[in-house]
Amino acid sequence: MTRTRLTAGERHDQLIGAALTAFTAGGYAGTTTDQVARLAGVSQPYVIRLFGTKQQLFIATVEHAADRIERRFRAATPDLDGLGDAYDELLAERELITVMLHGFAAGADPAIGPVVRACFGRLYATVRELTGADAEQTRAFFASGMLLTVLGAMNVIGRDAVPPDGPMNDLVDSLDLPASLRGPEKFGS
Amino acid sequence: MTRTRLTAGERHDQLIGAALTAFTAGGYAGTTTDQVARLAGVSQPYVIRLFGTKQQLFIATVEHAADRIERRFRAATPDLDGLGDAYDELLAERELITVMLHGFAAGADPAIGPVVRACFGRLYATVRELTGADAEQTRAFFASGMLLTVLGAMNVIGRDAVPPDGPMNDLVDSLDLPASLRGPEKFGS
DNA sequence: GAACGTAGTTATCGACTGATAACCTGTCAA
DNA sequence: TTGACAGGTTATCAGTCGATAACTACGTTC
Repeated sequence: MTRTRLTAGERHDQLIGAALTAFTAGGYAGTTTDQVARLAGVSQPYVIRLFGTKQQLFIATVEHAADRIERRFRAATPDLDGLGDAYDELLAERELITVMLHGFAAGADPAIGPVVRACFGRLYATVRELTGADAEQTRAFFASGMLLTVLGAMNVIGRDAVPPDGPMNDLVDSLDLPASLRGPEKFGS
Repeated sequence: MTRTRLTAGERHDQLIGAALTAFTAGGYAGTTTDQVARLAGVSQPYVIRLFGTKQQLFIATVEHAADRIERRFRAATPDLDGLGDAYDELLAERELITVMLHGFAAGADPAIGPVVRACFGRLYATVRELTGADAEQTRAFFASGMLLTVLGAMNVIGRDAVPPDGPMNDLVDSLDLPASLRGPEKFGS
């Protein structure tokens, strides 16, 4: 049984996928290159060889996530409702959105900051280009998106959401969520 | 010259302050207990002695930040505009808001998640109680707040903000920011 | 089939980090 | 004065982590 050998390009892509999963769960500082390597089934030094440093791997992962988010926007119905639905889907899949949030949270880092600001700016420009919405409508769109993003990271919404207690129930109800973003069904009397 | 000896309670409070500064800059995983200790001028093992673990220190810091945010809300004019102004002030001071974002980002952690969800829920309840706003108005308030929070963490807005380039200019303009949240003045033609 | 480039590994390291243990020291009461 | 408690420190460690170096294996080409 020979281990499958991939080209550097294929392995690169696969590692980005593993990094996406790992960084989503642990954030930048909270994730080790060994966790990424194990997810991909390769050795830790090989991850470093292909990306140089952990920081560059994280940056590549964030940029990849932004690319895929942009593509999903471009594939959606080109108005704010259409992009809103696309964002709901991305939230349900969790990884792309959550890893972006980890990028934003690490934005004070002098190397990561410029990258995440550029990614955010690109997504902003994409939304305006696709929808033709004005600045205020787009601001409201991103505001709602950031609230959903934070609530997703906290597991207040999403597939395995913690059932909200007390006051948070009103907030979750007001979000008008699709079924894919509501937590597990509640049974009982 | 004898080094000032504080009571455990005073030292506790001072360490929370140092932790607030340190965790704001580095997030949970990206900050060491030694950084907190040095900021407070004590030894690293003493920080652990007073708080048990780094995780408990972080949790105490996030809860402290939520407390202070709640107090600022309660001291503000009791309507959404008043709390909005209070939030702008908090954003300019940066620490309380940014450390909360780091808490939210770490919300997938099984020990931290319940704490940050409870803090978020308490602030939500506080806003509704103080303003009497309905669920949709409050949702929009928190949505705008989370956008500002993320932009603050990325240094897109705030005292030492990076001047926005290209498309982000429109977004920043649409935020209707007070002078304290706009970046350094731009000179020249 | 030999040589060579590419894919990948094992071995190893220095630095760091959270945590523990043991000790020191100032202050106040009896 | 002495003792005892509360506020701190130094010493130390085991584990972790990113990164480097050196080596191995596969497959293609001539």
